[in-house]
Amino acid sequence: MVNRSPDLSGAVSERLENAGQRLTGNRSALVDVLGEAARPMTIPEILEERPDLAQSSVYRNLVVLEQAGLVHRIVTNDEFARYELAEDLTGHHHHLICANCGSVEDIPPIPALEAAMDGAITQVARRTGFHTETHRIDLIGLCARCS
Amino acid sequence: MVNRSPDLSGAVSERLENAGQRLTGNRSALVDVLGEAARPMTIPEILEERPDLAQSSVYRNLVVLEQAGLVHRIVTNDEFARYELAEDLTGHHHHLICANCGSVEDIPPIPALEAAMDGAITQVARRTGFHTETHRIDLIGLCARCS
DNA sequence: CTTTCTGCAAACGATTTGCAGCAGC
DNA sequence: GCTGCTGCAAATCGTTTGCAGAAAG
Repeated sequence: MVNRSPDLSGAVSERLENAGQRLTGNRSALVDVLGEAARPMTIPEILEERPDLAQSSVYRNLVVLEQAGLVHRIVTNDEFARYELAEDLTGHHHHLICANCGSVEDIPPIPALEAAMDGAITQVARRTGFHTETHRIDLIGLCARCS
Repeated sequence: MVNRSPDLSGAVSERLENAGQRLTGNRSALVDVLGEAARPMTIPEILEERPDLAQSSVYRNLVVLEQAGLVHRIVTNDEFARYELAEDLTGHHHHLICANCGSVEDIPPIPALEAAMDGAITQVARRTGFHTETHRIDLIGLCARCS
């Protein structure tokens, strides 16, 4: 996500403080790496970009950042979990997941789809009592490189 | 999924054979359990229902059934993976995932949403070269019990 | 200063696998 | 009867955790 909020670092320190956590170099480094990536990253990818970080601290800090509402963890059928900045920092988006190589790319929301989704959420609430907070739309197929 | 194909067992033996695998009691037992559930099941849930099955065989056979195209594995943020019958056996559907208790329920596709999805898939292919094979729509929120 | 964070190495737990005996075909 | 499946127990590997020293406020 390149289009990050102008006040990303403000949000970071504010939400960490609200969560009773300190703002440390490791934690801003993680937010930076995730903020510059155009897709959710695995921990090996993060470590490749920032070899100075200790693996255990990355795991620990991603938990902290997730609890602070700054980072979102997503699990695919791949072996590693992936992390991205929270949607309210990067904008709502969906994922293209390659069934062959496992890569994940972000795409912006498609207006007609989002509109249909709003109607669907209302229907579901009426029919099942389920109260939707957010939704996830993934397209699964072959990326340009694999097809 | 209660509305299973009338020829479920036919599909099972045929696809196992195509995959060069034998049809065994354990494997049909798994298909039965998944076919009767209204939602994707974890391995502990499967073992609870069929305590006679060995855990390692369940893991192994779910891999075989997935490769044969009979079963689909889904991963949530929950600690266990979940398994369901392939969509062409049960019908296309989506999931309601409770952010609080982690439960997953199936819901039928919503026509307006599916129609919008078709348009979106075309747009994505044109813009990014990604060739969509299937899609996944999950609504995340609070189930009737947790809200 | 005090409290929280970090890095190392050891622990954990869901899943996978080696192997000897059993079952599909 | 061969070959592939099963069950047990041991191994694997992503992730979590305990602890002593370092850094945030």
